[in-house]
Amino acid sequence: MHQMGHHCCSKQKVKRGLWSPEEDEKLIKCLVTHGHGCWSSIPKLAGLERCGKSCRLRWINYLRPDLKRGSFSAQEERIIIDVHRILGNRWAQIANHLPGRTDNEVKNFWNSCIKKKLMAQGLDPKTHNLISSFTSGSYKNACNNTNNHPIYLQQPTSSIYHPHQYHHQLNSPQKMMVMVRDHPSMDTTKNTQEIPATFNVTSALPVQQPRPYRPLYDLISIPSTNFDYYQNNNLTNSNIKYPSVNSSANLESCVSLINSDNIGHKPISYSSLVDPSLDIGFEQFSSSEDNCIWASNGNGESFEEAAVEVQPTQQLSHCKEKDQKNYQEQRQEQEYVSMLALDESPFKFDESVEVMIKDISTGDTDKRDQINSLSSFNNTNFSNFEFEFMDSTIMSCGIYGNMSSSTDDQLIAWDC
DNA sequence: AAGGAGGGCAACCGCATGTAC
DNA sequence: TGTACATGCGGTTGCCCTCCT
Repeated sequence: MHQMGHHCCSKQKVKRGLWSPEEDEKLIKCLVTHGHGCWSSIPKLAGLERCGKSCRLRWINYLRPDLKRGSFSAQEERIIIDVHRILGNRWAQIANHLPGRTDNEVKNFWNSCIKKKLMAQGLDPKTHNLISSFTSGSYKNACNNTNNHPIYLQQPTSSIYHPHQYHHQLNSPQKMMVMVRDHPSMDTTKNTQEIPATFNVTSALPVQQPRPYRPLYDLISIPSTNFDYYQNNNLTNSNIKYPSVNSSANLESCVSLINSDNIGHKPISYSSLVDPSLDIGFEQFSSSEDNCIWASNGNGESFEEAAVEVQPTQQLSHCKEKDQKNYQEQRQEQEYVSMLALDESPFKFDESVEVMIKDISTGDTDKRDQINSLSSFNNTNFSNFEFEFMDSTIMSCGIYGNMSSSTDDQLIAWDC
């Protein structure tokens, strides 16, 4: 055991290495009595020959009463992979998605376990892309995939925000298997889900690192019975599905239009919530009819953005000054990313991306070419997309399930 | 039984950022 | 505005345990 001094607290005589039960007890007593307003004063208060930093670490990673401990569940593992794909090695942020888990724990689990699993699947754990030596196969092979390996046919080298909408008329039950080319983490165990007859396929994960923020996007799914109505009214492509840069007016007008369309469905209520102290917010369109209509930005980080954007004055007035500043800064960056995606995309695409839809009830399959719905992409070459389904983004095994239980019954979970 | 290898995990280190003065 | 100190984060280290030979 080291007994030498510490660079950050050389004035003190500090102990290092593993903590003894006696030390733990002293620290707990001290923190229960005094709280941890100032970590540097804790060692003295607790009678410990440790530096404040060491005390903080011990408390956060081990002694805190709300820690879960124990091995990670499959669901937690899925969450870590999903969030890591978006955020990279931001362990603290990843841990925020896992109540009772610490950044250190998540990091250790990643390094000791998940990383190896991904590599065994031929995926680069840093980028979640397919390692080139594994890039092979055919569409036929993908459709016949019966193991748990990811389905992909082509290595995604880059991707950027772009929404696509597929309108697929189905007879009930609307249970479909969806396969997407180029999705590096698609897994046959998670391909089956209930999805609306009309759904959006999005690509929103730039592969480039670092990714300070995910591009914003907002999506609304409309039941097939109403699809023609919205399409005829030019809502689907121009007013409903859009990047969120100018989303507030569109979202509001969308609610208004839907409620006044007189085609028989129940009125849609709009709700928004933002909780800056938790750094979580969400926006939601809801209907009393399940899966009738719902909206989401499709990723957790931009929920609060959308909520703030809809009613900026009202929402921001509830925020502390600091939070307002943070939101505004984030918004600026996110808008910048969105603008890059729309107007100054540095990426090249070709038209090789396809989506396979399989109706499980009938076994029918249907291969769809992408539909370009943004005029700014009209002359762009599409390729190398990393596709992601809106449903999986939101609710893939509950990544964002802790945001609001009220959204759960609106959203559709994977069979996992 | 001994000891070497490897994995898991707790803890440390250094840097970046925040805050108080 | 600049400085010093505190805090938080991610990368890394090294100890301990288990398994294998």
